[in-house]
Amino acid sequence: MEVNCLTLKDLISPRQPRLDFAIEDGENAQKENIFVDRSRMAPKTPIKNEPIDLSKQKKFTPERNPITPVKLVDRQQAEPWTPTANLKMLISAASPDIRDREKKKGLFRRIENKDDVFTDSLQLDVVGDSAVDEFEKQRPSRKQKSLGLLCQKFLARYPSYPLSTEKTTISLDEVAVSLGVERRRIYDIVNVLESLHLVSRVAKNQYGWHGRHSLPKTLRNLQRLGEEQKYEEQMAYLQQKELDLMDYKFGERKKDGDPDSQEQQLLDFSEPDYPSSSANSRKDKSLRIMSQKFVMLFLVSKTKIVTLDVAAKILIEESQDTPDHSKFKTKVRRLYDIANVLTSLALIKKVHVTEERGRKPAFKWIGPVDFSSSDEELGDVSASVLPELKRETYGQIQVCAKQKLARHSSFNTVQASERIQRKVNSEPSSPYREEQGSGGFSLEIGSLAAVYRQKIEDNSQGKAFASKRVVPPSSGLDPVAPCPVLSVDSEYCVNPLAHPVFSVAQTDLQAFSVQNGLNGQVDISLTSAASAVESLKPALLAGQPLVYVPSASLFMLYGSLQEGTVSGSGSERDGRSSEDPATVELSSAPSAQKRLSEERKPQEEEEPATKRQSREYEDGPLSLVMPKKPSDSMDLASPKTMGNRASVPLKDIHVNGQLPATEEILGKATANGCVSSEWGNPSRNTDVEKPSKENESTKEPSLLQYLCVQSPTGLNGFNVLLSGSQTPPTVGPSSGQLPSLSVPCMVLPSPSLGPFPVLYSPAIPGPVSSSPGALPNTGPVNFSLPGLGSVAHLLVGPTAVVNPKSSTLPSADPQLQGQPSLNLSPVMSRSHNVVQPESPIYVGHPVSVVKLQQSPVPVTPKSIQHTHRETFFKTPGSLGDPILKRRERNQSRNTSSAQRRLEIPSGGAD
DNA sequence: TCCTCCCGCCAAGAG
DNA sequence: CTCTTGGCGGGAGGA
Repeated sequence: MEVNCLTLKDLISPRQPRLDFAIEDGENAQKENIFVDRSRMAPKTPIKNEPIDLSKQKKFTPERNPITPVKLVDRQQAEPWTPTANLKMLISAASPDIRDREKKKGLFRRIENKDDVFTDSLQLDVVGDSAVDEFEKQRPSRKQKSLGLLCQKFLARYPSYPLSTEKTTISLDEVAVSLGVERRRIYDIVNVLESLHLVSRVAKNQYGWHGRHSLPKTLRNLQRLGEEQKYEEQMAYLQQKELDLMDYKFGERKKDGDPDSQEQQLLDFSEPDYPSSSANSRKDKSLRIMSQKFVMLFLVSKTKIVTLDVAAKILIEESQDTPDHSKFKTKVRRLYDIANVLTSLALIKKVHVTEERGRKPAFKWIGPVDFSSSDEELGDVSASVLPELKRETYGQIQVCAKQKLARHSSFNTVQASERIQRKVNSEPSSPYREEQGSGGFSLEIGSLAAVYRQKIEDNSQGKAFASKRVVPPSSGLDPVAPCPVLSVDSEYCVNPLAHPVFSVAQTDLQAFSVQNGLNGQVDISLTSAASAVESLKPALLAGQPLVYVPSASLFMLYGSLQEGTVSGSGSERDGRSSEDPATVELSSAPSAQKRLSEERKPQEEEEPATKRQSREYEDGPLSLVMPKKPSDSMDLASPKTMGNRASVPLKDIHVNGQLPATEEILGKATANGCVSSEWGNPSRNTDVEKPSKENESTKEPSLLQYLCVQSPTGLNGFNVLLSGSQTPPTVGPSSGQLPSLSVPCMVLPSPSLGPFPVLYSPAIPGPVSSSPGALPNTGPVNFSLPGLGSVAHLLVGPTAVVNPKSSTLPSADPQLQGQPSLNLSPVMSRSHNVVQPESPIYVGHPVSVVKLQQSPVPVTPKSIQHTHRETFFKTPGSLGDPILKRRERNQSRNTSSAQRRLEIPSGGAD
C-alpha cells in the first residue's frame, strides 16, 4: 500500500501539472488501463506534456480517454515531419529517462490503482515531484508489461457476451494506443482470440468482437479435432517417453492426422471468418493455429494439464519444422504468449508438473470442460456427466458425480476424493495421466479431483453451465471433506481466482470459513469477488434458508468477474451455458437445446437465445439492483429451479452459470419461484443489454458482486442483493459466523418491482427486511461480509459507495486498479464516477451498483438501464462513435507506422 | 541458472 | 510502393 501510494504520488506529481490528466484519469482509468497512456503522458516533461496532451485530448476527446499514450503515439505519428527513425532516435535520445519514468508511472498507477484507485485521483493532485525517482525505481516491471496483463486490459474493453445485435469493431490501432502498446502486441492477443473465435478479422486493422458466445462451440470443435488427431495419444506418448528436447525425435512418432490439413481445419471450423490458411504460408505457423492446437491439447487431456515441452514438441512436429533446439525454444515462447492470453481468458492456469526430472512448466485447463456433451445433455444432468466420465474413464468419479447431482448440498467431497484416489492408485499407469512420477501422481489426483468437481458442477447445472460449478469451491468448503480436495486442487488445479466456479451455497458456515481461508489467499479482486460471491451464497444459505439467487444476476457477476479478470474462469461456460441452457429452457426440451447449441451460429444466429442470455446476464447486475419483472424465464425457471438442483433449469441459470449456486441454494433454501426479475423480459432486455455490459465491466474490474437473492420465504418477495467486494481486507476472515453475520444484503422487492426500492440490511438475516417499498438509504452504505474472505459491499443510495479497500474504488482508474489485482475493474472504478459517457475506453460496463448509487432513489429499471447504456456502454470499439472510429483510423494509420518505430510514447518528447 | 517473455527487426502479405 | 501482419529470436527481467 505504502509503496503504491508513493508511486502514485510520484506519478501524480509529474502529471499534476496537467490537469487534463485528472479528468482523463477519471474517465479513462476505468476503461483501459490507461496506465500506459498515462505513463506516456506522464513521462513527458511537464512542459512537453502540455502540447502533447492537447493533441491527445483533441483526438480522443470524443472517446474521452484520450489516453495519453495514444496521443503521444499519434503525435509522433501524426507528426510526419519526423521520419520514423528520427522519431525513434528522438524519443530514445530525448527521453529514455522520461519514458521510463512515464512508464513507471503508468505502471504504478495501475498497480496502485488496484488497491487505491480512489486514491489515485487524490494522489495525483497531491503528488509531488518525488515521484520521478520512485518511478525510476519502480519502472514497470516486465510483469506489468506482460502480455497477460495487456490481454486483460484488452478483454476488459469488450463485453464477454455482446449482444448479437451489437457489433463491436476493434481498431487495432486504437486499442494499441489506448493500451499504450505496440500494435505488434495487439496482434498477439488478437490472433489468439481469433483462434477461439472471440474476434474475427473484419478488415485491415479492424477486428470484430464476438465475445464468448461461440466459445463453447469452438471448444467443442477443437476438442473434437483434438480427439480426431489423437493429440491425447501423442501427449501420452511424449510424456511417457519423457522425452526431452534432446531426446525427442521429431517425426519419431507419427501423427495420425496430417498436420497441415488439420491446421486448416482448425481455422475453418472455428473461424468461418477466416479462410483456412493457405498451405504453407506463414500462416500455417500462425499463432492462431498454434493457439488452437494448444487448446486442443487441453481439451483432449484427461488431466487437463499440458506441459509446454510436450505442447511444443507436438506443435513442432505438426508444423514440420525442423526439430532443432532453437525451434523448440521459439515454440515455447509462442506458447507462453498464447498461454498468457488464454490465462487472461480464464481458460487455463499456470501450474507446474512435477516429474522425476523436475518441475516442468505447464498449464492447466480451467475453462469449461464439458462442451462436448453440453449440448445434448442439458436436460439431464446425469447424462451429461456420464459421457465425460466415460471419456475419462473415471468410473469413480462418475459415481460421485451422480451422487452429487442427486444431492449437491450433501455431496461428500471426501468420498469423491477418495474415490478418485483409489482410481488413480488402481490405475497408476492410466493412460490419461499426464504427469508421471510421484509428483505427477499427486497432481493427477488433484487434477482429477478438479475435473471431477467440474463435471459435477457441470452436471448439476446442466453441462452447459459448467461454468457455474457449484461444487468445486464448495467441495473445498464442504465441511465433510474440504481439506483433501482443496489441497490438491489448490496446487494444481484451480486457483480460487481462476476457478470459474462459484460455490454457491454450499454448506455452512464452516464451509465459509474454509473458503475464506482459501479466498483469503487471493487478494485479487476477481478472486475476491468470486470468493465473495461464494461466501455470500453460502452465508445466505446458511443464514437464511431461503434465499433464491437469480442465476442471471449471479451469472453476470461471475461472468464479469471472470471475464474481467484473469481469473474468471467461468465466463466461457457462462456463455455457453447461457446459450444452451437458455435454449433448453425455452424449448424446455433438451433436444432442442442441443440442436441449438450445436447449431448455434456464431453470435447472430444464436441471437434469440444468446441475446436473451446476454441480455439477461448482462442485465443481471442491473436487474439485481433493480427489480425487474419476473421474466418469462422466471416462469420457467422458478418451478424447475426451486425443485431440483439437477434439473436444468432455468434459463437464468443457464445464463449465468450461476446455476450451481442457484441450485444449491434452492436445495437448501426454499426457492421461491421467483427469479429475479432480471432475466427475462425481452423488453427489459433491450434496456438491459447495455447494462449487462456494464455489468461485465463491473464485474471485471472490481469485484463488486451482487447477489440477488430472491427471498422466497422469508422475504416475501423481496430480493436481496448482496454485493461482494473483492477486497476482503477489511473483513476478517470470517469464519464461523458467516451465516448470518453480516452479510450485507439489499432486499429488493420482488420481481415486479418497478422501482427498486431496496432494503438493505447489514446482516443477512434480513430477509426480513422491510417492506418492499423500503427505500434504500440515501447514502451509500457499505457492507462487508465478515465471513467471506472478501468483503461484500452493498451499495445503496445515490452516492456510490465504495469500499476503500474493497475492490471498488472510486478512484479514477479502474484499469489500474483492476489490473493489478486481477482484472480490472474498469467498471467498478467507473462506477464510482458513475457514468462515463462514452469513452471508448471505458468499455467496461458500469455496474449495477453504480447505478444504484447514482440514483438515490429507486429508479425504474429501465430508466436506470438506459442511463447505463448511454453512459457506459459505449465501447470504444463499439461502435458507435464515429468520432472514435475516425480517430481510430487516423490513429491507426499513424500509429501503425509509428508503432513499429517507436512505441514509446515518450511523451512526445520533444 | 533457468524460466519467462518483452521487444522489435524484418519479411511476407495485402492493397 | 506503402502499410499491415506477424514470425522469429535476442536478450534481459525475475525467481
